[in-house]
Amino acid sequence: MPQDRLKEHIRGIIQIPEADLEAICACFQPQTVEKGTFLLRHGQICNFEGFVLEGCFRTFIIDEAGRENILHFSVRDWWLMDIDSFMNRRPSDLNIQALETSKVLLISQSDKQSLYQEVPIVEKLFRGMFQKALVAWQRRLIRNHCLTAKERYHHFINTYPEISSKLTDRQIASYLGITHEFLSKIKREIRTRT
Amino acid sequence: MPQDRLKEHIRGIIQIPEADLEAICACFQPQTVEKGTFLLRHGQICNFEGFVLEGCFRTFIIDEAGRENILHFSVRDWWLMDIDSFMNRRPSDLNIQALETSKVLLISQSDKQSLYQEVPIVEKLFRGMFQKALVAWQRRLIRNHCLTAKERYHHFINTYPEISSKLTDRQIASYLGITHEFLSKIKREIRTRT
DNA sequence: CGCGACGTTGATTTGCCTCAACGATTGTGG
DNA sequence: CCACAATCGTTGAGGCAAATCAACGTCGCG
Repeated sequence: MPQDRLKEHIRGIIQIPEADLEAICACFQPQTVEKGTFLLRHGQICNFEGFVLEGCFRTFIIDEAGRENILHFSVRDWWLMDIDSFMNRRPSDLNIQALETSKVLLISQSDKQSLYQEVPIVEKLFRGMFQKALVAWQRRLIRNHCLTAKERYHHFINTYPEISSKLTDRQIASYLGITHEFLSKIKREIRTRT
Repeated sequence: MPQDRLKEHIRGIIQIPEADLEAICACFQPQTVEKGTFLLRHGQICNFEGFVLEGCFRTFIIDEAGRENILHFSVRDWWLMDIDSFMNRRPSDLNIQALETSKVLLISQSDKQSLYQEVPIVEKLFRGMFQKALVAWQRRLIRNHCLTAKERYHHFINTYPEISSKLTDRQIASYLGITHEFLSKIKREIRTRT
């Protein structure tokens, strides 16, 4: 059952009656996404929230200089959405693209609204999720302020080895907010030092 | 009534029955905080959430080099807490200090737990708050990646003129993630250019 | 008054970027 | 299946943004 991983994920966040869990998971549609496919392009209104079953996605923004800037990656058991666009029905600044052929569970904006109304515990579920996500983003901003590029690189590959092993150096560099040339120089230094 | 601003704030987020609003606000205790006072010091467990009625606070972290790094400011109608410490009952990395004599409404951890249980709409309220906060932190990280220090400075003073006017240049620089010397040079350039 | 914090400035250094070039790898169409 | 293009990682030269360190006058406050 494709929803099983989602069930486990939710059980890890809150205690929840089986019936509610079923009702929630029934709103999510499994879908396979081919490598390179965009689930969202900037300018579109994000009409879904996704839960990744397998594979890998990147969420990025194109800045004024035309450069792609990767905000984050989403792998198995992570979420996929532009909260701002999804909740405020406004055109997104973000792009979400599959880095490999992936499987996701998708829920539409209208189904999610219904869920909020009909299954009250969903509020608690997403309250908890957003709270955790908020902490993570705060910590990341702290790291960006306090750490050098090399330290951030080490933190990333140590904290998310299974993600970073899927990525090219260019993608990692973009996520860290540095150029891929400079990342290459960081890696050389690590090599020769050790 | 000190809770009036909080009521207005909540009404701005969700539609809510007056009785629930009363029940929520009754859990918040007004308190005056003298300039310089720490509401939270790193190592302590954050035992409160606060809503600022007037005044100004800074939330900062001390990095390994011993430098103070300001994460954000909280002024009237903003919230004040270390979510991570508050929710996970773990020692905080953060410090929260009043930059001027301020008035806040405080709710204890146990009272908030009760609120979540007894007034279900509180889940929805905080789900909405965290969701908005998450968007704000994401946008800030994007700005840190895509903008130069000068652009970030302009954005800050234009977006939050009433906050920045209360702050010293050192505090603004710390928030922007630059040195105060460099901020001084940015300001000089602005002066002579215009 | 004197002290400490502040904003400013200059000289120097450093972290990181830009641009350009190269071989290696991957992927793709003929 | 191979040839070609595209993308990748690497490297070097040079430049710029921002940090560091040190010094100075100013201001508010005890």
